[in-house]
Amino acid sequence: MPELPEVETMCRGLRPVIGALINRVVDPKCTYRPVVCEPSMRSLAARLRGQAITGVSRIGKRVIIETQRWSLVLQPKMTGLVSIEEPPSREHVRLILELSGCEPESVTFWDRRGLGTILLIERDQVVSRLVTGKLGPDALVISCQEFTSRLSSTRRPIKVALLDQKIVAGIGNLYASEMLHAAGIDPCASSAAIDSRAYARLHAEMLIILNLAIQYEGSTLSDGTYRNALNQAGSYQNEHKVYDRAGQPCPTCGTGPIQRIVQAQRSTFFCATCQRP
DNA sequence: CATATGTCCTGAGAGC
DNA sequence: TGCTCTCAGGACATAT
Repeated sequence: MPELPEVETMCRGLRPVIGALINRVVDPKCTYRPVVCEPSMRSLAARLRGQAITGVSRIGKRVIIETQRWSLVLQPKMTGLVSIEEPPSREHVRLILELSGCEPESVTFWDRRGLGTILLIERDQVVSRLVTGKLGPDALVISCQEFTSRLSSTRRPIKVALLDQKIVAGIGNLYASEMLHAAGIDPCASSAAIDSRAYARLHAEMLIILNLAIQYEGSTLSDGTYRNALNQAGSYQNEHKVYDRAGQPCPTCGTGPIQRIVQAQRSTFFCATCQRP
């Protein structure tokens, strides 16, 4: 589940390719479901060939590889990886950029479940295609005031609202549970009913947790899919207080036990003591 | 308009 | 042991 810290780690791992030239774009003809790609892989390959990579950036949970003219937008969704290292397997490779002029020989987009997408657009289309009306401010830069005002303008349970990328971009299921726990907020509380002091705590804990998770190079869950730039597991999963810890005592208050509930078809984990309604 | 639900996908793990 | 079944969730489509 690459969320903001995992996608940020992928982007940092791609830095060595900045300045490289794209010699060839390989479509591995994955035997599973064909990758969702716009435009077709054929014209994407033709457009990228010979382009120099000018930068790598992240927007929400998407990785963007920039060339002089184009932005290649890779969306890992659940099981995608963008890396200069060997992918976990041959069979789920979706796209390879063969490079020259840098140490790494290639960039690989790998995605076991194939939910990820590939999009190539003109650089100046990034905001209109990906941001306007679709993505709120990034979780790492949103001010406390805007965070509070955007969340409190909806009436859904706070955990569900945090997952809405139109409100704040970058938070996913795992970090939503963790930040609510750290702030001591009931995940079922209506986002419209939470007071500004609690929102200030939530905003502060969000920044602490996301930045720490980036330092730890993300969370690698039990399926082992997510890897950092060096093909190693991240280590933030060892710091999780509630996510995937149902039945265990709460590490903060020592009691708990951690509860698991389902909200909007997603698991939510919380401590009934620390996060009392 | 705001919010809720359904859908895609593979492989790990549970249960018999 | 080997089979079948459930579940994981990001983002978009469709329904209410």
